[in-house]
Amino acid sequence: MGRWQPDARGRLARAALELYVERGFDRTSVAEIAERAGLTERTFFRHYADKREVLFAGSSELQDVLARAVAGAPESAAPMDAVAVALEAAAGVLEERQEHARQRQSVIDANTELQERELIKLASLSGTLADALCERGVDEASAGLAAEVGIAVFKFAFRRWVDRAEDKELSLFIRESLAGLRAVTADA
Amino acid sequence: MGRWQPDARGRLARAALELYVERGFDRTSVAEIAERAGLTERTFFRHYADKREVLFAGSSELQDVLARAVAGAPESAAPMDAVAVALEAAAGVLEERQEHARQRQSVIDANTELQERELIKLASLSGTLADALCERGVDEASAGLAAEVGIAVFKFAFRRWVDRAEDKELSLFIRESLAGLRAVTADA
DNA sequence: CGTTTGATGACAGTCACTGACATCGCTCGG
DNA sequence: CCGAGCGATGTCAGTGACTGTCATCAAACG
Repeated sequence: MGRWQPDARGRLARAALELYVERGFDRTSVAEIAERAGLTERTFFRHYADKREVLFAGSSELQDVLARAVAGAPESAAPMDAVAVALEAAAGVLEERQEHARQRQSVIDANTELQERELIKLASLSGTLADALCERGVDEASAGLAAEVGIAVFKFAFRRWVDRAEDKELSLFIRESLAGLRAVTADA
Repeated sequence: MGRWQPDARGRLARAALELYVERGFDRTSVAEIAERAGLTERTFFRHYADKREVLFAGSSELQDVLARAVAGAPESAAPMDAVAVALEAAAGVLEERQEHARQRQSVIDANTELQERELIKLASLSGTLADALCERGVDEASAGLAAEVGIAVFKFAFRRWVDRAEDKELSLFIRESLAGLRAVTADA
Protein backbone atom coordinates (compact mmCIF):
# COMPACT_ATOMS: atom_id res chain seq x y z
CA MET A 1 0.00 0.00 0.00
CA GLY A 2 2.39 2.65 -1.19
CA ARG A 3 1.69 6.33 -0.90
CA TRP A 4 1.20 6.52 -4.64
CA GLN A 5 -2.05 4.71 -5.52
CA PRO A 6 -3.13 5.74 -9.04
CA ASP A 7 -5.88 8.22 -9.95
CA ALA A 8 -6.19 10.09 -6.68
CA ARG A 9 -8.48 12.60 -8.34
CA GLY A 10 -10.89 9.95 -9.56
CA ARG A 11 -10.88 8.16 -6.22
CA LEU A 12 -11.77 11.39 -4.49
CA ALA A 13 -14.60 12.07 -6.93
CA ARG A 14 -16.06 8.58 -6.50
CA ALA A 15 -15.72 8.65 -2.72
CA ALA A 16 -17.41 12.05 -2.61
CA LEU A 17 -20.38 11.04 -4.75
CA GLU A 18 -20.83 7.84 -2.74
CA LEU A 19 -20.86 9.71 0.55
CA TYR A 20 -23.08 12.49 -0.73
CA VAL A 21 -25.57 9.83 -1.82
CA GLU A 22 -25.31 7.81 1.39
CA ARG A 23 -25.43 10.57 3.98
CA GLY A 24 -26.19 13.78 2.13
CA PHE A 25 -23.87 16.60 1.14
CA ASP A 26 -23.85 18.54 4.39
CA ARG A 27 -23.56 15.50 6.59
CA THR A 28 -20.36 14.61 4.79
CA SER A 29 -17.06 16.18 5.82
CA VAL A 30 -14.12 16.56 3.50
CA ALA A 31 -12.05 14.55 5.96
CA GLU A 32 -14.42 11.60 5.46
CA ILE A 33 -14.18 11.83 1.68
CA ALA A 34 -10.41 11.90 1.86
CA GLU A 35 -10.34 8.99 4.27
CA ARG A 36 -12.50 6.83 2.00
CA ALA A 37 -10.18 7.68 -0.88
CA GLY A 38 -7.17 6.80 1.24
CA LEU A 39 -5.87 10.37 1.26
CA THR A 40 -5.86 13.39 3.54
CA GLU A 41 -8.13 16.40 3.68
CA ARG A 42 -5.34 18.66 2.46
CA THR A 43 -4.90 16.57 -0.65
CA PHE A 44 -8.59 16.81 -1.47
CA PHE A 45 -8.22 20.57 -1.70
CA ARG A 46 -5.22 20.20 -3.97
CA HIS A 47 -7.45 18.42 -6.50
CA TYR A 48 -10.71 20.30 -6.04
CA ALA A 49 -11.11 23.95 -5.18
CA ASP A 50 -13.87 23.21 -2.69
CA LYS A 51 -16.23 20.58 -1.41
CA ARG A 52 -18.78 21.30 -4.15
CA GLU A 53 -16.46 21.41 -7.12
CA VAL A 54 -15.85 17.67 -6.96
CA LEU A 55 -19.32 17.20 -8.48
CA PHE A 56 -18.73 19.62 -11.33
CA ALA A 57 -15.35 18.71 -12.72
CA GLY A 58 -16.95 17.35 -15.91
CA SER A 59 -18.33 20.75 -16.82
CA SER A 60 -15.20 21.76 -18.72
CA GLU A 61 -15.72 18.82 -21.02
CA LEU A 62 -19.20 20.10 -21.81
CA GLN A 63 -17.69 23.47 -22.55
CA ASP A 64 -15.39 21.98 -25.17
CA VAL A 65 -18.23 20.04 -26.73
CA LEU A 66 -20.43 23.12 -26.99
CA ALA A 67 -17.69 25.30 -28.42
CA ARG A 68 -16.69 22.71 -30.99
CA ALA A 69 -20.28 22.02 -32.02
CA VAL A 70 -21.03 25.69 -32.60
CA ALA A 71 -17.83 26.11 -34.56
CA GLY A 72 -18.63 23.03 -36.62
CA ALA A 73 -22.21 23.95 -37.46
CA PRO A 74 -22.85 24.67 -41.15
CA GLU A 75 -22.10 28.23 -42.15
CA SER A 76 -25.64 28.67 -43.32
CA ALA A 77 -27.05 27.90 -39.88
CA ALA A 78 -28.73 30.77 -38.04
CA PRO A 79 -27.47 31.50 -34.50
CA MET A 80 -30.27 29.63 -32.79
CA ASP A 81 -29.71 26.64 -35.08
CA ALA A 82 -26.05 26.53 -34.20
CA VAL A 83 -27.08 26.62 -30.55
CA ALA A 84 -29.49 23.76 -31.15
CA VAL A 85 -26.73 21.69 -32.70
CA ALA A 86 -24.50 22.38 -29.71
CA LEU A 87 -27.16 21.47 -27.17
CA GLU A 88 -27.74 18.13 -28.85
CA ALA A 89 -24.03 17.45 -28.85
CA ALA A 90 -23.94 18.15 -25.12
CA ALA A 91 -26.95 15.90 -24.68
CA GLY A 92 -24.98 13.10 -26.26
CA VAL A 93 -22.28 13.38 -23.63
CA LEU A 94 -24.76 13.24 -20.78
CA GLU A 95 -26.66 10.33 -22.23
CA GLU A 96 -23.54 8.20 -22.15
CA ARG A 97 -23.62 8.42 -18.35
CA GLN A 98 -27.32 8.55 -17.70
CA GLU A 99 -27.16 6.71 -14.38
CA HIS A 100 -24.32 8.82 -13.08
CA ALA A 101 -26.15 11.95 -14.19
CA ARG A 102 -29.34 10.97 -12.38
CA GLN A 103 -27.52 10.06 -9.17
CA ARG A 104 -25.50 13.25 -9.25
CA GLN A 105 -28.60 15.30 -9.93
CA SER A 106 -30.46 13.83 -6.98
CA VAL A 107 -27.62 14.96 -4.74
CA ILE A 108 -27.68 18.45 -6.22
CA ASP A 109 -31.45 18.70 -5.94
CA ALA A 110 -31.19 18.03 -2.21
CA ASN A 111 -28.83 20.91 -1.47
CA THR A 112 -29.04 24.62 -2.15
CA GLU A 113 -25.31 25.30 -2.24
CA LEU A 114 -24.91 22.66 -4.93
CA GLN A 115 -27.74 24.21 -6.93
CA GLU A 116 -25.91 27.51 -6.80
CA ARG A 117 -22.77 25.92 -8.15
CA GLU A 118 -24.75 24.23 -10.88
CA LEU A 119 -26.29 27.49 -11.96
CA ILE A 120 -22.97 29.27 -12.26
CA LYS A 121 -21.60 26.39 -14.29
CA LEU A 122 -24.56 26.71 -16.63
CA ALA A 123 -23.98 30.44 -16.85
CA SER A 124 -20.41 29.72 -17.76
CA LEU A 125 -21.62 27.40 -20.52
CA SER A 126 -23.80 30.23 -21.75
CA GLY A 127 -20.72 32.42 -21.95
CA THR A 128 -18.93 29.74 -23.93
CA LEU A 129 -21.83 29.52 -26.36
CA ALA A 130 -21.91 33.28 -26.79
CA ASP A 131 -18.19 33.47 -27.50
CA ALA A 132 -18.43 30.64 -30.02
CA LEU A 133 -21.28 32.41 -31.79
CA CYS A 134 -19.30 35.64 -31.95
CA GLU A 135 -16.50 33.68 -33.61
CA ARG A 136 -19.00 32.81 -36.32
CA GLY A 137 -19.57 36.51 -36.92
CA VAL A 138 -22.82 36.80 -35.00
CA ASP A 139 -23.19 40.24 -33.43
CA GLU A 140 -22.60 40.31 -29.70
CA ALA A 141 -26.17 41.11 -28.73
CA SER A 142 -27.73 38.28 -30.72
CA ALA A 143 -25.01 35.92 -29.57
CA GLY A 144 -25.60 36.75 -25.92
CA LEU A 145 -29.35 36.38 -26.23
CA ALA A 146 -29.23 33.16 -28.23
CA ALA A 147 -26.76 31.66 -25.76
CA GLU A 148 -28.73 32.73 -22.70
CA VAL A 149 -31.99 31.45 -24.12
CA GLY A 150 -30.34 28.29 -25.36
CA ILE A 151 -29.12 27.46 -21.88
CA ALA A 152 -32.57 28.23 -20.51
CA VAL A 153 -33.98 25.68 -22.92
CA PHE A 154 -31.30 23.19 -21.96
CA LYS A 155 -32.08 23.56 -18.26
CA PHE A 156 -35.72 23.00 -19.00
CA ALA A 157 -35.14 19.93 -21.17
CA PHE A 158 -32.58 18.43 -18.82
CA ARG A 159 -34.96 18.74 -15.90
CA ARG A 160 -37.66 16.87 -17.76
CA TRP A 161 -35.23 14.19 -18.83
CA VAL A 162 -33.88 13.61 -15.34
CA ASP A 163 -37.28 13.60 -13.71
CA ARG A 164 -38.66 10.79 -15.85
CA ALA A 165 -37.99 7.12 -15.33
CA GLU A 166 -38.70 6.35 -18.99
CA ASP A 167 -35.64 6.35 -21.15
CA LYS A 168 -36.78 8.89 -23.66
CA GLU A 169 -33.68 10.53 -25.06
CA LEU A 170 -32.48 13.88 -23.79
CA SER A 171 -32.05 15.14 -27.33
CA LEU A 172 -35.72 14.51 -27.87
CA PHE A 173 -36.62 16.73 -24.93
CA ILE A 174 -34.31 19.37 -26.33
CA ARG A 175 -36.05 19.35 -29.71
CA GLU A 176 -39.42 19.51 -28.00
CA SER A 177 -38.31 22.40 -25.82
CA LEU A 178 -36.95 24.35 -28.76
CA ALA A 179 -40.26 23.87 -30.51
CA GLY A 180 -42.01 25.03 -27.35
CA LEU A 181 -39.77 28.07 -27.25
CA ARG A 182 -40.76 29.04 -30.78
CA ALA A 183 -44.42 28.51 -29.95
CA VAL A 184 -44.20 30.64 -26.82
CA THR A 185 -42.30 33.50 -28.43
CA ALA A 186 -44.16 33.48 -31.72
CA ASP A 187 -47.69 34.54 -30.84
CA ALA A 188 -47.77 38.07 -29.52
CA MET B 1 -26.16 54.13 23.61
CA GLY B 2 -28.82 51.71 24.77
CA ARG B 3 -28.78 48.15 23.61
CA TRP B 4 -31.90 48.78 21.54
CA GLN B 5 -30.99 51.10 18.64
CA PRO B 6 -33.72 50.88 15.98
CA ASP B 7 -33.54 49.00 12.67
CA ALA B 8 -30.72 46.61 13.44
CA ARG B 9 -31.42 44.77 10.20
CA GLY B 10 -31.11 47.89 8.08
CA ARG B 11 -27.96 49.00 9.86
CA LEU B 12 -26.38 45.63 9.18
CA ALA B 13 -27.31 45.80 5.50
CA ARG B 14 -25.88 49.29 5.09
CA ALA B 15 -22.71 48.48 7.00
CA ALA B 16 -22.23 45.35 4.90
CA LEU B 17 -22.63 47.11 1.55
CA GLU B 18 -20.29 49.90 2.65
CA LEU B 19 -17.59 47.46 3.67
CA TYR B 20 -18.02 45.26 0.61
CA VAL B 21 -17.52 48.37 -1.53
CA GLU B 22 -14.59 49.69 0.50
CA ARG B 23 -12.56 46.53 0.95
CA GLY B 24 -14.21 43.83 -1.14
CA PHE B 25 -16.46 40.99 -0.09
CA ASP B 26 -13.84 38.47 0.96
CA ARG B 27 -11.68 40.98 2.77
CA THR B 28 -14.64 41.81 4.98
CA SER B 29 -15.42 39.69 8.02
CA VAL B 30 -18.85 39.38 9.55
CA ALA B 31 -17.39 40.62 12.82
CA GLU B 32 -16.42 43.87 11.10
CA ILE B 33 -19.89 44.34 9.64
CA ALA B 34 -21.45 43.76 13.02
CA GLU B 35 -19.04 46.14 14.69
CA ARG B 36 -19.82 48.94 12.23
CA ALA B 37 -23.51 48.38 12.86
CA GLY B 38 -22.92 48.44 16.63
CA LEU B 39 -23.90 44.80 17.06
CA THR B 40 -22.21 41.43 17.46
CA GLU B 41 -21.39 38.77 14.92
CA ARG B 42 -23.99 36.43 16.41
CA THR B 43 -26.71 39.01 15.89
CA PHE B 44 -25.77 39.38 12.22
CA PHE B 45 -26.59 35.72 11.71
CA ARG B 46 -29.92 36.14 13.44
CA HIS B 47 -30.93 38.63 10.73
CA TYR B 48 -29.25 37.11 7.69
CA ALA B 49 -28.70 33.44 7.01
CA ASP B 50 -25.18 34.04 5.78
CA LYS B 51 -22.67 36.67 4.75
CA ARG B 52 -24.02 36.81 1.20
CA GLU B 53 -27.70 36.99 1.93
CA VAL B 54 -27.42 40.52 3.27
CA LEU B 55 -27.10 41.69 -0.35
CA PHE B 56 -30.18 39.80 -1.55
CA ALA B 57 -32.85 40.55 1.01
CA GLY B 58 -34.75 42.70 -1.50
CA SER B 59 -35.32 39.76 -3.80
CA SER B 60 -38.55 38.75 -2.10
CA GLU B 61 -39.99 42.13 -2.98
CA LEU B 62 -39.23 41.46 -6.64
CA GLN B 63 -40.99 38.14 -6.30
CA ASP B 64 -44.16 39.83 -5.12
CA VAL B 65 -43.99 42.37 -7.92
CA LEU B 66 -43.56 39.70 -10.57
CA ALA B 67 -46.35 37.51 -9.23
CA ARG B 68 -48.77 40.41 -8.96
CA ALA B 69 -47.92 41.73 -12.42
CA VAL B 70 -48.53 38.37 -14.06
CA ALA B 71 -51.78 37.96 -12.18
CA GLY B 72 -52.84 41.46 -13.17
CA ALA B 73 -52.04 41.15 -16.87
CA PRO B 74 -55.07 41.27 -19.18
CA GLU B 75 -56.73 37.90 -19.65
CA SER B 76 -56.16 38.12 -23.38
CA ALA B 77 -52.39 38.40 -22.96
CA ALA B 78 -50.34 35.45 -24.20
CA PRO B 79 -47.91 33.88 -21.70
CA MET B 80 -44.88 35.71 -23.04
CA ASP B 81 -46.80 38.99 -22.95
CA ALA B 82 -47.70 38.48 -19.33
CA VAL B 83 -44.03 37.80 -18.65
CA ALA B 84 -43.10 40.99 -20.47
CA VAL B 85 -45.50 42.98 -18.30
CA ALA B 86 -43.98 41.45 -15.19
CA LEU B 87 -40.41 42.15 -16.23
CA GLU B 88 -41.22 45.79 -16.81
CA ALA B 89 -42.85 46.01 -13.42
CA ALA B 90 -39.71 44.60 -11.85
CA ALA B 91 -37.67 47.05 -13.85
CA GLY B 92 -39.64 49.86 -12.26
CA VAL B 93 -38.61 48.73 -8.79
CA LEU B 94 -34.93 48.63 -9.70
CA GLU B 95 -35.00 51.98 -11.43
CA GLU B 96 -36.11 53.64 -8.22
CA ARG B 97 -32.77 52.71 -6.69
CA GLN B 98 -30.51 52.90 -9.69
CA GLU B 99 -27.45 54.04 -7.73
CA HIS B 100 -27.89 51.37 -5.09
CA ALA B 101 -28.37 48.77 -7.81
CA ARG B 102 -25.19 49.77 -9.62
CA GLN B 103 -23.11 49.80 -6.45
CA ARG B 104 -24.48 46.45 -5.34
CA GLN B 105 -23.88 44.96 -8.76
CA SER B 106 -20.26 46.05 -8.83
CA VAL B 107 -19.74 44.18 -5.57
CA ILE B 108 -21.42 41.08 -6.97
CA ASP B 109 -19.46 41.24 -10.22
CA ALA B 110 -16.22 41.14 -8.23
CA ASN B 111 -17.00 37.91 -6.41
CA THR B 112 -17.93 34.46 -7.62
CA GLU B 113 -19.81 33.35 -4.52
CA LEU B 114 -22.05 36.38 -4.82
CA GLN B 115 -22.69 35.60 -8.47
CA GLU B 116 -23.79 32.14 -7.46
CA ARG B 117 -26.25 33.56 -4.98
CA GLU B 118 -27.55 36.01 -7.56
CA LEU B 119 -28.16 33.21 -10.04
CA ILE B 120 -30.17 31.15 -7.59
CA LYS B 121 -32.25 34.19 -6.70
CA LEU B 122 -32.97 34.68 -10.38
CA ALA B 123 -33.87 31.01 -10.71
CA SER B 124 -36.25 31.48 -7.83
CA LEU B 125 -37.82 34.42 -9.64
CA SER B 126 -38.24 32.17 -12.65
CA GLY B 127 -40.10 29.70 -10.46
CA THR B 128 -42.36 32.47 -9.23
CA LEU B 129 -43.12 33.52 -12.78
CA ALA B 130 -43.91 29.95 -13.80
CA ASP B 131 -46.27 29.47 -10.86
CA ALA B 132 -48.04 32.72 -11.62
CA LEU B 133 -48.49 31.70 -15.23
CA CYS B 134 -49.93 28.37 -14.21
CA GLU B 135 -52.45 30.25 -12.10
CA ARG B 136 -53.60 31.92 -15.31
CA GLY B 137 -54.29 28.51 -16.79
CA VAL B 138 -51.14 28.25 -18.87
CA ASP B 139 -49.98 24.66 -19.19
CA GLU B 140 -47.00 23.76 -17.07
CA ALA B 141 -44.58 23.25 -19.94
CA SER B 142 -45.28 26.58 -21.61
CA ALA B 143 -45.24 28.32 -18.25
CA GLY B 144 -41.86 26.86 -17.34
CA LEU B 145 -40.35 27.74 -20.69
CA ALA B 146 -41.77 31.25 -20.82
CA ALA B 147 -40.56 31.92 -17.28
CA GLU B 148 -37.10 30.51 -17.89
CA VAL B 149 -36.69 32.43 -21.11
CA GLY B 150 -38.17 35.56 -19.58
CA ILE B 151 -35.58 35.54 -16.83
CA ALA B 152 -32.86 34.94 -19.41
CA VAL B 153 -34.03 38.07 -21.20
CA PHE B 154 -34.11 39.97 -17.93
CA LYS B 155 -30.56 38.99 -17.08
CA PHE B 156 -29.46 40.12 -20.48
CA ALA B 157 -31.25 43.47 -20.33
CA PHE B 158 -30.22 44.16 -16.75
CA ARG B 159 -26.58 43.57 -17.62
CA ARG B 160 -26.74 46.08 -20.45
CA TRP B 161 -28.48 48.61 -18.24
CA VAL B 162 -25.99 48.32 -15.41
CA ASP B 163 -22.98 48.44 -17.68
CA ARG B 164 -23.88 51.74 -19.27
CA ALA B 165 -23.30 55.14 -17.72
CA GLU B 166 -26.10 56.69 -19.80
CA ASP B 167 -29.40 56.75 -18.05
CA LYS B 168 -31.38 54.91 -20.66
CA GLU B 169 -34.24 53.21 -18.86
CA LEU B 170 -34.07 49.54 -17.92
CA SER B 171 -37.54 48.96 -19.33
CA LEU B 172 -36.23 50.13 -22.69
CA PHE B 173 -33.51 47.50 -22.61
CA ILE B 174 -36.11 44.92 -21.73
CA ARG B 175 -38.27 45.82 -24.71
CA GLU B 176 -35.22 45.74 -26.96
CA SER B 177 -34.16 42.37 -25.62
CA LEU B 178 -37.59 40.88 -26.08
CA ALA B 179 -37.54 42.10 -29.65
CA GLY B 180 -34.10 40.56 -30.04
CA LEU B 181 -35.42 37.31 -28.65
CA ARG B 182 -38.15 37.18 -31.26
CA ALA B 183 -35.67 37.97 -33.99
CA VAL B 184 -33.29 35.26 -32.84
CA THR B 185 -35.93 32.57 -32.45
CA ALA B 186 -37.96 33.46 -35.52
CA ASP B 187 -35.67 32.68 -38.43
CA ALA B 188 -34.92 28.99 -38.64
C1' DC C 1 -43.90 46.64 40.52
C1' DG C 2 -43.19 41.88 39.03
C1' DT C 3 -43.59 39.08 34.92
C1' DT C 4 -43.12 37.92 30.49
C1' DT C 5 -41.38 38.28 25.86
C1' DG C 6 -38.24 39.13 22.27
C1' DA C 7 -33.84 40.78 20.87
C1' DT C 8 -29.16 40.77 21.99
C1' DG C 9 -24.51 39.39 24.13
C1' DA C 10 -21.12 35.95 25.43
C1' DC C 11 -18.82 31.81 24.60
C1' DA C 12 -17.54 27.43 23.02
C1' DG C 13 -17.45 24.39 19.24
C1' DT C 14 -17.38 22.45 14.27
C1' DC C 15 -15.80 22.55 9.78
C1' DA C 16 -14.33 24.49 5.24
C1' DC C 17 -10.37 26.20 3.50
C1' DT C 18 -5.25 28.08 3.40
C1' DG C 19 -0.20 28.65 4.02
C1' DA C 20 4.16 26.77 5.21
C1' DC C 21 7.16 23.19 5.54
C1' DA C 22 8.55 18.26 5.81
C1' DT C 23 8.51 13.86 3.45
C1' DC C 24 8.09 10.38 0.12
C1' DG C 25 8.46 8.01 -4.42
C1' DC C 26 9.76 8.31 -9.03
C1' DT C 27 12.96 9.77 -12.84
C1' DC C 28 17.00 10.93 -14.94
C1' DG C 29 21.87 12.06 -15.65
C1' DG C 30 26.19 10.32 -14.11
C1' DC D 1 24.04 1.68 -9.00
C1' DC D 2 23.54 6.38 -6.94
C1' DG D 3 22.34 10.97 -5.74
C1' DA D 4 19.79 15.26 -7.27
C1' DG D 5 15.66 17.07 -8.57
C1' DC D 6 10.73 17.21 -8.83
C1' DG D 7 5.99 16.50 -8.19
C1' DA D 8 2.50 14.58 -5.18
C1' DT D 9 1.37 13.85 -0.57
C1' DG D 10 1.41 14.38 4.65
C1' DT D 11 1.47 17.34 8.82
C1' DC D 12 0.26 21.14 11.44
C1' DA D 13 -1.24 25.53 12.73
C1' DG D 14 -4.33 29.14 11.74
C1' DT D 15 -8.48 32.00 10.00
C1' DG D 16 -13.13 32.79 9.52
C1' DA D 17 -18.03 31.38 8.58
C1' DC D 18 -21.66 29.52 10.93
C1' DT D 19 -24.29 27.10 15.04
C1' DG D 20 -26.02 25.82 19.71
C1' DT D 21 -26.68 27.25 24.29
C1' DC D 22 -27.42 30.02 27.97
C1' DA D 23 -27.27 34.51 30.24
C1' DT D 24 -28.87 39.27 30.02
C1' DC D 25 -31.27 43.29 29.03
C1' DA D 26 -35.05 46.53 27.34
C1' DA D 27 -39.66 47.20 26.60
C1' DA D 28 -44.63 45.80 26.94
C1' DC D 29 -48.18 44.01 29.93
C1' DG D 30 -51.03 43.08 33.82
